Amino acid sequence: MITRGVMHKIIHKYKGQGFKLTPQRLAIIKFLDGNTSHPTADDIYTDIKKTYPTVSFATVYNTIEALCKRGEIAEVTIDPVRKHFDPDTSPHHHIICTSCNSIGDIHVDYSDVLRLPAHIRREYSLAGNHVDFYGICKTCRDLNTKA
Amino acid sequence: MITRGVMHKIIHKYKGQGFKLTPQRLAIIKFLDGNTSHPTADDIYTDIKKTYPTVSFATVYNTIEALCKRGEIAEVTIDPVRKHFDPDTSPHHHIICTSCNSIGDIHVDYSDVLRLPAHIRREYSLAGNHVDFYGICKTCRDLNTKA
DNA sequence: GTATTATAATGGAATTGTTCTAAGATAGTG
DNA sequence: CACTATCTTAGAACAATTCCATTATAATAC
Repeated sequence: MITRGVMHKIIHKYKGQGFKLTPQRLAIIKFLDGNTSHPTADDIYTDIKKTYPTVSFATVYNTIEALCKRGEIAEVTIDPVRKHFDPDTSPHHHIICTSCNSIGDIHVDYSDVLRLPAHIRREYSLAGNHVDFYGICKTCRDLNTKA
Repeated sequence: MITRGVMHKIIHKYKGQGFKLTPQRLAIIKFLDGNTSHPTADDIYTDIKKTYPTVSFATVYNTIEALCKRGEIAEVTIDPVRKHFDPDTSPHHHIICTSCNSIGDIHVDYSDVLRLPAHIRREYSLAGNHVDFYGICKTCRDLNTKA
């Protein structure tokens, strides 16, 4: 359920910023807003197609690129097969179920404990970090128990 | 310089294990042995082609796959464009220069300090972790200073 | 409101990284 | 030294993504 409040918030955010708010873009932004499923371009395309059957992949990729450039969404490089996108751009980490490939968010700041060896600190100026955790989610464990 | 010792070590490791040691495979294994550059399939292909000009990409991919299955090398999912491979299969982490995309190794075990929130520990059975550090390497910083 | 214009949407072609396939070649075995 | 399972090869196929030219349209100015 998209409330009028969410729509207003979105429209206000993109108004008069040299960002043309087309219906397709609005639908993509709505789909991504608050979405924690880390969708792929295809996931977005499939969803938008329900409302705009003639939407093209090019539009999805163009919009994703525009949103990435504006810092509204982030690219998640976890899946070796496709890119995932995350509307949560606050620094956080991910846990991947190695069985179903679903991705969960970990909102913990590990910067203080992730100390680097001196020779690395000498060689690199550090800009950030990202932790991938690997595990099996409850759903997949339960499926295995039954089978 | 590949010493006779290294060759013997490699041949011994793969002998009589249902793993056919062809000259192409030997060249790929030699190229990967001790290689910390995290090469892509194309990097491997380009190098092997110098010795075996008719080598095909299929051979490179087949060999990579065989080595991955045997646990001799690991796939590194950091670069959104291509897969990288790492003959160092001990648990370790990586630092990526966001300017030149070169990848360095971080041999530190952070397992103890990477504590997960209770609700995540409840949901997932943890299998492992991997940290990506982002930064700018010395070479790239020096280039920028000069320019 | 209407005209203007810069920007977006579209379908399809192109590109890139990777996988598959079928035929011929060869390492390892007996 | 012959046999056979496995490998190598070239090229086709494939999937994700990018590019391109044309048409459409949101935002702006009138």
